[in-house]
Amino acid sequence: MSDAQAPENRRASAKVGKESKEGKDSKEGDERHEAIYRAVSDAIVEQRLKPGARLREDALAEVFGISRTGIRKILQRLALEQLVTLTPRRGASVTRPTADEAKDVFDARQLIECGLMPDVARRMGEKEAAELREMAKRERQALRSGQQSVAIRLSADFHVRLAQLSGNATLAEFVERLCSRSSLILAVYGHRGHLGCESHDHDDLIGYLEAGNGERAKAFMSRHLKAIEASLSMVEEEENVPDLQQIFGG
Amino acid sequence: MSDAQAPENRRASAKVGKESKEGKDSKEGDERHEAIYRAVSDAIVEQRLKPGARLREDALAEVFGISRTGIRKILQRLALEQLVTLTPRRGASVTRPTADEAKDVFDARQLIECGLMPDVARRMGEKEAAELREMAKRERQALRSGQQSVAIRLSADFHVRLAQLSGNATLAEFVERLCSRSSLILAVYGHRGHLGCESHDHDDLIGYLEAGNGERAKAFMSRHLKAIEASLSMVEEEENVPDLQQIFGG
DNA sequence: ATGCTATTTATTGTATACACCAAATCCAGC
DNA sequence: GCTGGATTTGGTGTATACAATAAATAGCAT
Repeated sequence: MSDAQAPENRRASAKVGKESKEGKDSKEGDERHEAIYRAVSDAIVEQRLKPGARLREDALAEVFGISRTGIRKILQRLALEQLVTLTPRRGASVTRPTADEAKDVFDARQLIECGLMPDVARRMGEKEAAELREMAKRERQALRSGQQSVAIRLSADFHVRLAQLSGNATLAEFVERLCSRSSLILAVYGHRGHLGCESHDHDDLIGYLEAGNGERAKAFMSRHLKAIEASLSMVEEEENVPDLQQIFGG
Repeated sequence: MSDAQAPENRRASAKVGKESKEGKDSKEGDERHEAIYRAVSDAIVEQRLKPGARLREDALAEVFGISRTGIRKILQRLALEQLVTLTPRRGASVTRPTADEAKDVFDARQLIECGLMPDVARRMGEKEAAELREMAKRERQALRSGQQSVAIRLSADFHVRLAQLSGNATLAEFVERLCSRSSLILAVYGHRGHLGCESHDHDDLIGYLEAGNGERAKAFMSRHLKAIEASLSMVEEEENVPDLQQIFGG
């Protein structure tokens, strides 16, 4: 069964709905959707749902105890964020990023995240630094305890929080999307046991930012991202059907 | 009448559907959705649908001859792009950008579009330059013939095409979203008769790019965007109800 | 036996019906 | 006449039923 049903459903009470006609629907329904969205999104980012995995509407609907209507909404959102691919009459599946897409994503991060560093440095305070250090710490812990997928997500969270501190909500949202996709890319192309982000890096970065040294932070972020990208092994494991040509085509 | 109903509706045949039961549904349905999406999106960008305008699902469903289901899908997509605002039990309305959002958007454009210029300059060829000049020309024509809303959209198209020429699809998509929102911002905060983008600017920019002078183009784009932003009158015409506090509160 | 076609099946696409909530309206009471 | 609450109404949220299509399978002919 590989990795089905969410191992750590802190939220997402799982299959209520059906016969819970008495007490309304517990949550306001809207929050429930958000929770489900997050559950699926996290599962993808943490590679519990692997690239290429089919996401059947019925199945999801049953697991989460809502009807297909709500599931479709969530799948569409995920599709717009390019975490899932929606093929016309074939349904949804977890996106398998191509090498080109990976390059685009990291180039974009290079441009945006680095460009944001001066702003972040300017708005960095005690509280923010403390929060970031806490995040970096949790990330390190996850890594040490062998929970690589969780660490990947925490690392993404760190980068997103950083972007949010720039004060530009729009760019922060872009970074959020880029980080999600990066997690997917790491999950596919990353070497096992070698997480892209060394959490030590993150601590160093906080230092520069706390010192208000935006330029230094920018340069560091640039190297940091380059290091992540360089750690990837960009071999497109084409499991389609081109083997014959390659093997016999001679 | 300003400029109502699409002056050049190349696509979006408008209200077929209903009695077209004979030949299947003409288009593959998927393309139809895309067409409707574009029709609404364009209408918003061209200010035929003004900020604050309510978008009732029934009404849209009837106009386009599909059911609410399809409309909802489209509205959600527009909401994710922040062109429409979806309030929980109140339905959809065209987003009224705040001053803060406007600042974020233009800061983001400053960072991304300027950062893209060197890449664009590097990949600029004869054909691309010719295409861009053609676009600039059409924009100028629209402006001269008084079709300001159309000109706004064409201007956005120009910036988007430029970003696409960078070769980074992800960043190009971001620019697309930023340009849509910019059009909305211009529609709200722009002075009538003074379009943000002087089309002459665009021609100059093409020149620098064609000469392969990325840095020059970058600096020019920066000034260009600053000029647009500066041309806005950022008065939030608050038509809410806070007058009482302000007037008597002292 | 193999290749082609027809049927079946599994799954998505779409519409519609119903439930539910919020606002507008109307009526009663002060 | 104005305020407060109950009722009506308009519109969204959700589920379910049905239609359509592509893949899988079985059957038939060569």
